[in-house]
Amino acid sequence: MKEYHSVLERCPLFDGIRLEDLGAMLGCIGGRTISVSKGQAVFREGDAATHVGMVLKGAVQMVREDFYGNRSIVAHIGQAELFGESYACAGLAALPISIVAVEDSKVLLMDCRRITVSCSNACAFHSRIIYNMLRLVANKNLVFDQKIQVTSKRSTREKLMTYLLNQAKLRNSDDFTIPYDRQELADYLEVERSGLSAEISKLRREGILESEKNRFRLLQKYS
Amino acid sequence: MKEYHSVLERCPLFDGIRLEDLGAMLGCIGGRTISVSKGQAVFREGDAATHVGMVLKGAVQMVREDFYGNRSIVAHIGQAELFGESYACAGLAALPISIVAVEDSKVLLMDCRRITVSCSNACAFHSRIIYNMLRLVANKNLVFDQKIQVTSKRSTREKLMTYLLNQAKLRNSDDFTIPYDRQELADYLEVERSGLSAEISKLRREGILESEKNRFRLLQKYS
DNA sequence: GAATGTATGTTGAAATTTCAACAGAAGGTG
DNA sequence: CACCTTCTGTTGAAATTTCAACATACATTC
Repeated sequence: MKEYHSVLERCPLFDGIRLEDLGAMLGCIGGRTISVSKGQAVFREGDAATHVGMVLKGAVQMVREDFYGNRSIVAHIGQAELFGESYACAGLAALPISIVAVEDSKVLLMDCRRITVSCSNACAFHSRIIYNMLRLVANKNLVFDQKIQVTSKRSTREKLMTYLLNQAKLRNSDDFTIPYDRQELADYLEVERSGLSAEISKLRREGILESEKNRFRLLQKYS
Repeated sequence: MKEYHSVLERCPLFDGIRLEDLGAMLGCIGGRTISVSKGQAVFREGDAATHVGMVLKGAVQMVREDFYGNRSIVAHIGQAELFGESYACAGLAALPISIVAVEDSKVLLMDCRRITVSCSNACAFHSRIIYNMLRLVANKNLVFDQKIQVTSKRSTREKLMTYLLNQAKLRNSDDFTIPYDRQELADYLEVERSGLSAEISKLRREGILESEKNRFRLLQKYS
């Protein structure tokens, strides 16, 4: 666990908690660490929404799959980021999405009630943690809003550009890598992979962007 | 204001606050009531995201509009529901959406910081309010997730059915009215109005649903 | 009650996406 | 190095959506 202290420190859930208090804090919350290998699910759609996860190592995705196996990717969750918190905090009975590891990962699982309900010994950190959780859940709304912004667009081209422009803004650079391969990007944008590839080629030919694998570079502002 | 006390009581933001304390509470939070007429914006995309609104009377929509005037409806906010809370709690500088009244409405505006940051006189209600806010923001995530579920579908038919089945589940009935007319429903589903009308007719002919204006009745489970 | 405006349904053509299939590139393995 | 697998790009046909235009129903206003 100690090896991941730097990750814990970076997670906004523990903002304002002093390093030396982190141990007690974790004891109070009662977390446990698990390992998941690439492709394995941490939570499955329909599972009880009681726990919050934090990515200590690796990365996971929020995904939804329908009858026919069509995969939809809702969000990418990287190191020091949380997942499941919104559903647990909302008191939802069953998870509407699955969480799947995209690489071999380590995850810290915490019972959400022990975070959001003040503990019996009313530890001093607790109100701070609740406040931090509020910010994090609110931030997850922004992540969802991003996805809505993208999928609200009608064409593959607009979806892609909306996503790329957002990424550029987030990274504060016109040159960046994305956490998705082509199929995953298609599953995030909700379009066909083949059509997406074709559109990327077209944008390249038109001199609007350069790309190589999952690295993109936007050459002009807008459109 | 007194006339809206019953609305305030119904809003989960004030869960656990006794009726007789509501007045003090509101003073502490410092809310003010405004009237907005149909079609008018309460907040505009780009506005500072500092305030939370509650619908006392009427209804509003979260909308986003692009250069070309294509309207996208993100959510319908009815009586006793909040808006803007996620963006304010996330500490976002500018709102990424607009809030527009869909009928003549009355709205209670509150400064979000005065809700989420404990006040100097540390009023007893405050920690409860923060906890309530956490639940509400988490719940807004579910509203967003609904929208994502709908717009993740590829065809007009699937989008419509996903929306209608969700509504039926929420209302706990196969017979329900929706808060949208055809154009608004199209703007929520992110499809063409004409194509949506055609699809509804088709579903009617196939005996899958009945509809009359904004009232729908699902005749079979699934598909 | 005539005129006007709004909402909804219908339709055919144009544009776009999806689907299926294949080819080349890159990486790992025996 | 041959073999296998995975990823990406390409392409043409089929399916679907968008677009534009119009018809109808209904409510409102003068």
